[in-house]
Amino acid sequence: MADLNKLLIIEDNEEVVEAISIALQIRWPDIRILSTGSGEQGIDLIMNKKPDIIILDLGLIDINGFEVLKRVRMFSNIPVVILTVRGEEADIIKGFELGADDFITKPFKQLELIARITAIARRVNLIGGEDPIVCGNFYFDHSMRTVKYNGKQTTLTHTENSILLKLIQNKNIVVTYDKIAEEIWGINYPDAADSIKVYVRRLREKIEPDPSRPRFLLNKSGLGYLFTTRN
Amino acid sequence: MADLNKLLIIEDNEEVVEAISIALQIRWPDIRILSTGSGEQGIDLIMNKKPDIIILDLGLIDINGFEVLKRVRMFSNIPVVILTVRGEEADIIKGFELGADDFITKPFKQLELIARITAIARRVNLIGGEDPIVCGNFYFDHSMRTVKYNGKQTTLTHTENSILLKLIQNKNIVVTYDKIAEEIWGINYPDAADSIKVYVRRLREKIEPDPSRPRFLLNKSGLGYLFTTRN
DNA sequence: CTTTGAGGTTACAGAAAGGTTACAATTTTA
DNA sequence: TAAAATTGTAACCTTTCTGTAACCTCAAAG
Repeated sequence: MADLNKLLIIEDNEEVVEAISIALQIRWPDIRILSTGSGEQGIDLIMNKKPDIIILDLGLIDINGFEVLKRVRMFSNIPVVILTVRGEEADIIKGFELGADDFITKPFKQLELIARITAIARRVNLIGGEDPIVCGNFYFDHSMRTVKYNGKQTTLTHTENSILLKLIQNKNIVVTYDKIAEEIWGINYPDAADSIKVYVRRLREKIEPDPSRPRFLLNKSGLGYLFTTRN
Repeated sequence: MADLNKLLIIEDNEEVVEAISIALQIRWPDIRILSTGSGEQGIDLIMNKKPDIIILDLGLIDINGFEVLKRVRMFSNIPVVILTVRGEEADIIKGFELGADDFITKPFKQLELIARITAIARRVNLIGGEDPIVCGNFYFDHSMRTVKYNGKQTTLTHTENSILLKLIQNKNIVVTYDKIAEEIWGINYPDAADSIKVYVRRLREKIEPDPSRPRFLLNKSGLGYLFTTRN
């Protein structure tokens, strides 16, 4: 994915949601913000809407925020930023142990919030602006979602783009279905391989001279795919 | 995907360096810690020693910490955690903008430090994943299901992989048919030896220079197989 | 010497995994 | 809000993997 698109706020205080939304829209005017005050509903939204980043308040009405995080981490690696009034060491440690990516203490500073979200988005490759990758005769500009091969330029869809980025970043190494699934959905999708093979076909049609006799996007049975230019 | 091995602390206060080192060694007993009080020397160390993670104090003697970060980011994406006495918003924002990965405010809590470093290491895949096994001229990556011998890399099937893993783990020792069967099927398969010999043949074709005159995968009649590089 | 048994070797059928295409549902764009 | 693009599933085909069986080779036992 080339940019931060969708963000989920799990927080029951409307004012806080409002404040966060406004802060984020300063930096990402096109961002879509989902929000809910319920942990259960939050988990549903994560599964169905696949946000890029989650902001999670610890004090929810229905379930404890830690519980939400724990359950989310059973199926997903989407970055989670915890929002808390108490800045207590024990909480912070517990949060990190459960797989949180960062902590923000209320009351938070708008600019700090943006800075921390930006840092996470950068880590997870959600932010573009990087140099195009040159690999053999391929010019792959992942922030532009384009590949050029032998003068022929193609535009990729979001999903194709993230798969190809992951594969090119791991040139000559097999990337497992799990890793690819994580890249596409941020979560461990059921029957991921079934969908992935379709996307790989689509990619092959865009970048392979003969899609049915692939030279660059190769499969390793039972494992995953690799990108190579060694032929 | 190894483990957190090498960490660089750029900080001029010896006591702080000491405190951090001790905290880290609790969690990673084998960690190697480099440290320097000079920003210039820090940059040198980063270039030459390639640490996995960098902890950077903002108040250095020679150059400003931000300046160090800026220069590091011109050639490297190694995670940088900033250490600062002032928890001022402006600093935090500037730090993240320059590409910092996290902030820790002095005086810091040991456990929080560990938790934050762990979180970063997890993101960067420094944690988890197994190392490839090096054995003679063989590089066997069990999670990748590949063996490299004299530069030639082969992919193994699931079954071949589990057999070879078992044999290499018991290098120079005969592994009985029973043990191998248990590795493949989890149970004591009927007529296991009949199938195993076929798999061994397939393995030999993949890793032996002359599969019919095996040097590495040897049989002990009536017992089982062994893997050896002593020849 | 023959016999016997264990391992080596090859071929093959069924199972599992990947390739290919079409399509309905959803999301994005205009 | 209608049109276009994208997504994910399902169905079907092709390739790869698995385990068995048949046959071969060699060495130790009778």
